Amino acid sequence: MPRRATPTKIEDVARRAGVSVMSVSRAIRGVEGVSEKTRADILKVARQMKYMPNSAARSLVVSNSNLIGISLPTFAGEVFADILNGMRQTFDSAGYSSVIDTTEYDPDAELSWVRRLLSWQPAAIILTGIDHHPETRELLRASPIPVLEIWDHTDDPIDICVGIDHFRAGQMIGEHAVSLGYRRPAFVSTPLGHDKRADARLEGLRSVFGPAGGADVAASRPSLGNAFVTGFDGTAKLLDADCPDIICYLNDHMAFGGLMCCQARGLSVPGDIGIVGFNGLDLATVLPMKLTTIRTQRRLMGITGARHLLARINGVPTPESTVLPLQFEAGQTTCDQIDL
Amino acid sequence: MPRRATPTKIEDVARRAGVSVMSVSRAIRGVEGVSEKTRADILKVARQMKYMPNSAARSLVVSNSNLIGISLPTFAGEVFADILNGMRQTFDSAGYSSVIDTTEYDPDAELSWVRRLLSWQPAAIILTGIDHHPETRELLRASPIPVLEIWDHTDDPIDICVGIDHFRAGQMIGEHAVSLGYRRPAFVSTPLGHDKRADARLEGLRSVFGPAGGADVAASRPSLGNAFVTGFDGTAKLLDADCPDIICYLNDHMAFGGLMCCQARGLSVPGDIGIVGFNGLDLATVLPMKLTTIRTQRRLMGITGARHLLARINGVPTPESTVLPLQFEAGQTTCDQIDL
DNA sequence: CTGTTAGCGCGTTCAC
DNA sequence: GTGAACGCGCTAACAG
Repeated sequence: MPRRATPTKIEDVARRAGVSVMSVSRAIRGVEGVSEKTRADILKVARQMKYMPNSAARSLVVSNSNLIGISLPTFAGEVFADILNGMRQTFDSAGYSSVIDTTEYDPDAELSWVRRLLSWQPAAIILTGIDHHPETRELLRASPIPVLEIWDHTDDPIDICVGIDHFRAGQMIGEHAVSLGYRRPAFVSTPLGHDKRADARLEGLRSVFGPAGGADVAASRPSLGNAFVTGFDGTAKLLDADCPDIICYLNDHMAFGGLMCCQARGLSVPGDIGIVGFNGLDLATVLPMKLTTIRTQRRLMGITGARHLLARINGVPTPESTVLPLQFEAGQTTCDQIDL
Repeated sequence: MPRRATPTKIEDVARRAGVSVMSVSRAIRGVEGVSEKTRADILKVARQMKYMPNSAARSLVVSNSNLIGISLPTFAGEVFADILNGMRQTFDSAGYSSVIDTTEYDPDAELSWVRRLLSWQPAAIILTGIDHHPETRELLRASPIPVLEIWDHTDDPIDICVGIDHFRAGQMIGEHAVSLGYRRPAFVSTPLGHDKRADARLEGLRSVFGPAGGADVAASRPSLGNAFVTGFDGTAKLLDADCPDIICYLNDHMAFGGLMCCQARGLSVPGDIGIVGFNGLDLATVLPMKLTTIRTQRRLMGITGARHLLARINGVPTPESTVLPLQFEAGQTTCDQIDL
């Protein structure tokens, strides 16, 4: 007794159209080897019978699928949603489906997802960042499946990568701050080691302030949770202790929370304190005060990554490592420190 | 000549372990029919050889996969990201992988995605809302695959649904507004027909103001794009024309844009004008003024939906239609109109 | 241009 | 408790 109504298969179509199974297969896939007339007849019958090829069967034969795996840290916060959007649009129109995972920044979770995905023989795999479980790298390096690492960059990717230079981003912020005369920088982020990209930006910031400003960068690393609240709380903690003159944030959301904190305490921005975000999110467009930030081209990054990967899938030569430019945007939350 | 290195298959493991293919199959799947000792031996060998079952082959035999399809309108704006997060967490720990789609509110796009997905014989399919292409309903009704419709509700779902009552949400806002003495309501949304849930909320609002307030609800429907900007622009248009005393928004993001617009024009909120959002997003938590809104339990909705669906997959009886409660949150952006 | 043969890797069935 | 057949639906390779 069959558990479910069997859908029409290629054999049913062939019988009804009075041709062989292979002709149907060829007609459906649009490959050569069928006369235009038979092809038209077959397609008509197939449509009538609502025939839908079984992807598992096809995948089994060709050792390959039209599935593309995408692993993201999280959906929260627009950033990865933007990247994902760019990629999905590109893959979708190329006929691929996206199998998506969120790791919550846990390399073990990423690894076990990669294992499961591999069992589907996906056309490609996309991972966020360049820091993975050693076994993930090993597994993927050994497999012939194209791999894209996105959002960060390295000279030694698993396969190919498209991203930005986070260390450089930190430097750019630092240079801006130094040139305006800021001396007591601080950074509000998540716990160290949680987000390697954020850590890299902090390092970039430190590389500037170390030699130039002579001051270390105070870092506040509140626990996880809502970015707005985290920014607010992290700022409160810094203001209580270190008395910085400029605070840089993991992202614009946190910066906004920080801005609210400063306002709540009656501090004037940028008079008393400078605020710098990261990403150039839409949120900033309606704020009464333009946020100093670095705009990352997330959607473009997604599209670029997807295109390179498609090329890679089709055997077209592709650059191994692509670094997208950063756009520094000086806003109204930082200004010259004339009180020196 | 094989195109790619063949991964180890079940036969390889069987040979190496000195048993039959079937024993390996049973051992791996954890079903009865193997002695504990042989099972242990087999699992050890399998691990050594890094054996990973081929999902396509398995799927072909059992006419079924561990893939779950999830269709969302968009990733933008936290709302669907929250729902998705709740669902993914639940499915993931149950061993399912998520194939995700974004339709951008286009029923045709949804349909063609459903078609593609069906070719993978997924364990279940999740669609957002209850308005679909007729053929989508037909296709899914005819198939034995469990279907969950989420975020909205109806007495006649394709299979099962979990959501909220959007019409009622509009009513709640209307009742609040009327009780505070507001008379000239307005609604800022997206173009009519674009988002059926938003339309339903507007209808709910109208159902209150029609009889009680005697005034119709002015509606501003700017074109699509960034929600903050849309809220800002839609508000500007309303203020220029209709002179409302309370403006309700599609969501909190738009409400925030509207709030900024009012502030930019020197209007006092809630003195001159009331502002009401929708969803109860995290954004609101750091605003200097608590936003009047309706909190939707999006993550809970995702988890609930996923649980019901898993029950459905496993043949456990499940409620057909589940409506989650709404939490009205009176904030500081609406108050009594004492100037009547 | 068309059809036939022979699997793809695994799970069900039914022997032993 | 274990193993040998067979078939899931489809396509590559070859024949005609």
